[in-house]
Amino acid sequence: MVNPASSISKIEDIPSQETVFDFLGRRSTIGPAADERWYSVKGLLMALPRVAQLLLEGQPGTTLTVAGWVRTRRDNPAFSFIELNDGSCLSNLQIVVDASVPGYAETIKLATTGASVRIEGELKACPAGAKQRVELHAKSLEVLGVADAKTYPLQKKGHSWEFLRGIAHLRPRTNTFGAMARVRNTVSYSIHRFFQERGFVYVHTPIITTSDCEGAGEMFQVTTLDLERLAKSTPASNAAPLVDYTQDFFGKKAHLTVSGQLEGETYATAVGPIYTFGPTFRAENSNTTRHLAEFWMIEPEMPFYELDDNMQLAEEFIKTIVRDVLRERAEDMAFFNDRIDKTILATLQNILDHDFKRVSYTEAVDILTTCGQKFEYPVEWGINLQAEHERYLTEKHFQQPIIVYNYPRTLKPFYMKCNDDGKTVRAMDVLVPGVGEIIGGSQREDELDTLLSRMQECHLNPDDYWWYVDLRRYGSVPHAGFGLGLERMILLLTGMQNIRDVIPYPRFPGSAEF
RNA sequence: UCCCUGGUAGCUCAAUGGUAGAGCGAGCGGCUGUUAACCGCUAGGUUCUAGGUUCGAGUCCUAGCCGGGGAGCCA
Repeated sequence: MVNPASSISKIEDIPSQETVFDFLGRRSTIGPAADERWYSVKGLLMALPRVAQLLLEGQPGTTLTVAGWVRTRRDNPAFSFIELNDGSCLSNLQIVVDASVPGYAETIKLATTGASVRIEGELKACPAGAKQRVELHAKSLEVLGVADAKTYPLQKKGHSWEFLRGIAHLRPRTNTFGAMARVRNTVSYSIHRFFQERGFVYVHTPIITTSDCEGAGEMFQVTTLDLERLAKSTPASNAAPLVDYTQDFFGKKAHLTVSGQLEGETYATAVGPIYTFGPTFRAENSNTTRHLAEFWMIEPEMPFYELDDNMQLAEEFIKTIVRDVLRERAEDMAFFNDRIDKTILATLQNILDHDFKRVSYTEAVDILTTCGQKFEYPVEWGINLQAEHERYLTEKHFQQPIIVYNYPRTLKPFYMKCNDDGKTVRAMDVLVPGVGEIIGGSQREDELDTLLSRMQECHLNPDDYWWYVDLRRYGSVPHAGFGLGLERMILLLTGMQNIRDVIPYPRFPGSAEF
């Protein structure tokens, strides 16, 4: 059952001006007139059509070859239905394999759930009453890789999230995780597009840092020192430190970054608005549905922006992502609305339809203390808003995303701009129903003396931040920025409950499997 | 880290201290348009681990391991 179409394996074999299908299953034409992006990914283009594209605009009468994985198979005496999924979209392509197909008796038995197959056939319109528009009538069926039904863990039934987390290498083959991967991809592209269209420069801030305390949580240490040997050794004298970091790889103690903000500011005050988009690491012992030890964060930083500008950009940013995902991943979003959270589409539309309510911390405290609602933790000016408080504000009182700003300075890091009242700083948190804090940001302190006294207040040594302080010494300007947790954005978009299920391979305390 | 809760068939779950079960999945058979297909039959268990109480423990007690939910930290 050799398939002639499979001989197209190298990009050179695809004639110029040929119609091909990109990774989203969209049709495109490559050739001399095509734009650069196409050339740069030419080698990755699939010579086979994708299911997404066939379901959308495949024409009956076309003979073609598809390949993918069997989701399920339904047998009749004279033929079988194969549900073929290639990951290009949620839906499967229904394959009709008649018993007259060469080798049917032996081959069809191997086409079990999870097996990979390649099929050549003719696209035909479905009989009236069928769910789908077209289906493929096989002329040949080739099983590329079997999946022993006795041991293949995925069944055609619902699995618990815990179980799927244990088979994180196979869960992308489920509807939910396939949809999650596509939404994640669309969000990532939307984020780059949002900033690129506004002239932001994408800056790659370091992953490894020797700033001892960036003020955003516990850090993972990075070292090439032989810890096992050190554990066995005894100090030469009481005075000598057991660990000599001058002998370590960087000559001093190093960590994985918890934020690219400080380095981001240096480029923002040179090349204009910038953004970072990369992995971030927090060694907090957090066991929640909203925290990961390794997550992806987007941090824009804008010169000449004050707090109001910052809030406006954050709102536009979130709305743009929501709009793009609703438009570009309609089928996946309908799935999330149907199977994961029945209110998710209405929630997202609600986000698009309203301006984010801007509430100062002081106003928020007033609302919470006069609303009559009983809270486990009492509210008073100067305390951190608890999750229950934030939830009340965004889910009950306003029932839409809100931005809380001007927090007490005792609650916030040293780099946030002090207000003239002497009590508050120009911080802002964007809170959304269901997820809570999704963005945290601020206008930055741009006055040298104020920054130095704030560092003192926070027990930080300005010498450790000499290069950061220099920005206020040389050509200082007002500037602002914020951080968006990518995974929290995906939670908001999909209605998924656990942050461990919106990242391919979650890392959290006690778990870095795969 | 704290509080709550759970661990039984491949998966999802039942089982008053008294013979460990169902649905789905799997295997086999049937069915000429199915679509979480349907119908019939069959197989499938160290009840997380180690102790203890008891005539008898999946069930009660102690400890441990692992998971889930909530809180804190934050994005």
